[in-house]
Formats: sequence, C-alpha cells, structure tokens
Amino acid sequence: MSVNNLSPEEIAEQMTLDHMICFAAYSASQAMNRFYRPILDEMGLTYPQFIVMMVLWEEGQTTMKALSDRLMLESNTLTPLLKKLEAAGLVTRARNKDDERLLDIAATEKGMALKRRGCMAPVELAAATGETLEGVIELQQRLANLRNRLNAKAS
Amino acid sequence: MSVNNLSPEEIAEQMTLDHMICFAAYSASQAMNRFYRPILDEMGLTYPQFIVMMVLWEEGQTTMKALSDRLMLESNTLTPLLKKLEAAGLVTRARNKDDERLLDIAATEKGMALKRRGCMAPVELAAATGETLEGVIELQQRLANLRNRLNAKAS
DNA sequence: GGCAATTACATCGCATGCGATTAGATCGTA
DNA sequence: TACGATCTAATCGCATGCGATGTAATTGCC
Repeated sequence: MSVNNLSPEEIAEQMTLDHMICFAAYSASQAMNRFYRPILDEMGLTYPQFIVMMVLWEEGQTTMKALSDRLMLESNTLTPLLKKLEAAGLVTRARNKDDERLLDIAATEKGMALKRRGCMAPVELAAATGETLEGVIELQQRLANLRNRLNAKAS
Repeated sequence: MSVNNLSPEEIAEQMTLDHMICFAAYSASQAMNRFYRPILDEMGLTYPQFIVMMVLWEEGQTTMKALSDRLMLESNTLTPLLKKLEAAGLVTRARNKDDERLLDIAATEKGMALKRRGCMAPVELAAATGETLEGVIELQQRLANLRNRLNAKAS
C-alpha cells in the first residue's frame, strides 16, 4: 500500500528515526563534518570557519550582513568565529566607510593561500561517498531546494 | 561539458559553496531544526533531545551504548542531555544489573505521553517541504546511504 | 585465579548555533 | 530638520558536538 493512501496520523503512527529526513540530514551533515576534520585540522580550521573561508575564497571580500545571508547564520554565531579567524591572521574586519553599521570582511594573503587545499576537500568528500559526481550534484540540488522552500515558508 | 571530463583539480577550481553537498546538508539540517523549534518548544525539547525521545518512543527502553550507536553521538554529548531529560521527568537512568558498565535508559509515562505530538512533527515537516511524500522518502534514503558509506569508510 | 587489555560511561574544555537583549548608525517622515 | 522606527553587530546565556582524558567494570589469555 502506498503512503499516499495513509492519513497523516497513520503515517505518524509508523514514524521512526530511520524514516525521518531531518535525521538523515542531521547525521549526514555530521558524518561529512567528521570526514573533513582531519583535512581541516591541517589547515587549522573548524567546519563553520571553513565555509566562511569558502565564501571569501570565492568573493575575496564581503560584509557580515552578506555572509550572514549566504551562510544562514546570525551575527551572534559569526562574530566570535570571525574574531578567531582575524586572530589567526586569515581575515581582516573593519567598519564600512559608507555605512558604519556594516562590517567589511576580507581574506588576507595568508587566508587566500589556503584556497587550493580547501577547495579540494569537497571533491575528496564526493569521491568518498561512492556516488557519481552527477549523483552528488543532483542530491545537493534537491537538498538545497528543500532547504530554500523551508526557509521561504518560515519568512 | 560534463563534469566527468574534468580532473579533480579542475573541479576544485570551480568549487563554490553553492555546489557543496556538505553545505546543502548542513544548511538543510539547520533549516529543518528551525522548522521544528516552535513545535519542540511546546514540548520542552531541543532537537537532539527529540531524536533521543524518538528512539525511546520506538523502543520503550534502551542503553547508552545502543543510543550512541543509533544516533551516532558519543556519551560525552548524550550524558548531559540525558541528565536533563531525567531532570524533566521524561526518562530514567540506571545501571544495568548484568553489566554495570551499561546504562539503561527508559521513557517514563510522562515521556511516552509526548509521543503522539512528537511523531506528527516529521510529517508536518515533510508537508512543508512542498515535496511529495515519496520524494521526501527517496531523498531520505539517498542521504542515509551516503552517510552510511562515509561512516563505513571512516571505521 | 590473576592481570593486562578492552569496554562503557563520565568529565572537562573549546567551538559552534541561536534566542534575547543592547548599542550605535541610518532611514523615513512629519 | 527632529526623532521614532529600522537596521546591523555585538554580548550573554544555554544546549549541543566532540577531542582528550579519567574511572570503573568486564573480558581474555596465561
């Protein structure tokens, strides 16, 4: 019998952890984080610091606001993280001249030097999944679409 | 040109945050967490506490070891979390009689009473994604497979 | 039986995430 | 042009995750 023939209550009745997409995403995200750890340890980065650097490797510079929108993380998460990257000499933080509310963030030369190694990590991850590259890309797009629809609903 | 015609280095060259499955999983997981928050707030649960309760709603009782394997979380994460659930009167914690190293964990009646509401949450999430139920299930399975292959590679 | 190795859980420290709140800058409008 | 509303970061508190380490119980091998 197809799940389409069941009421929400009947589906809830049979719901287990192993059928929940939230747990699949949660545990897969953590598994990928564990995969990255040895690589990121070599670079002295945590995973959230890594995705901040990914944006800077792509953009060169940005602002706290743009970074917050892109990563879907609030300033209360990013502020201490960016201060650590600044202390490590990988980024600079400075108030924007035109709008003092904005914080300009830029990668230093030392920060940009990590790009080559850092950008290989996702490629190595894709290889380790045993999926074809096309399969990984399709999965990535469907996950991003699902996330975007959820975020749109929340706003 | 297909990605199959590119070397890993060439792929890394073009790598951006929006092509990374790790970020799709990471941000989707957090988006789902945000979706759950109002529901879980009503029940007085956080998301990790919720997935612990999901196991207990399914199994009735378990051990720290089994929970750790199932959720892929270590005791250093689960111990304080379970103590909070115990303080809230939702679970009991006791040493196993046959093997004192093991910690038995069981849902109380108060804990089991949350099952009906809790099991609806993933159904509501699936509905909010705009996907068909079959689509969500397929995505869930592919993510779980990817995670399992990554975890197998790590061990 | 004796004892080193293993197992299971707990403790500690550090780095996120995020709700709630605050402070300062800018905007919009009377 | 005042001035309240809005916007952007930062600060604080709490709850994870997890590496490193400690401790007690059990296992395995002689």
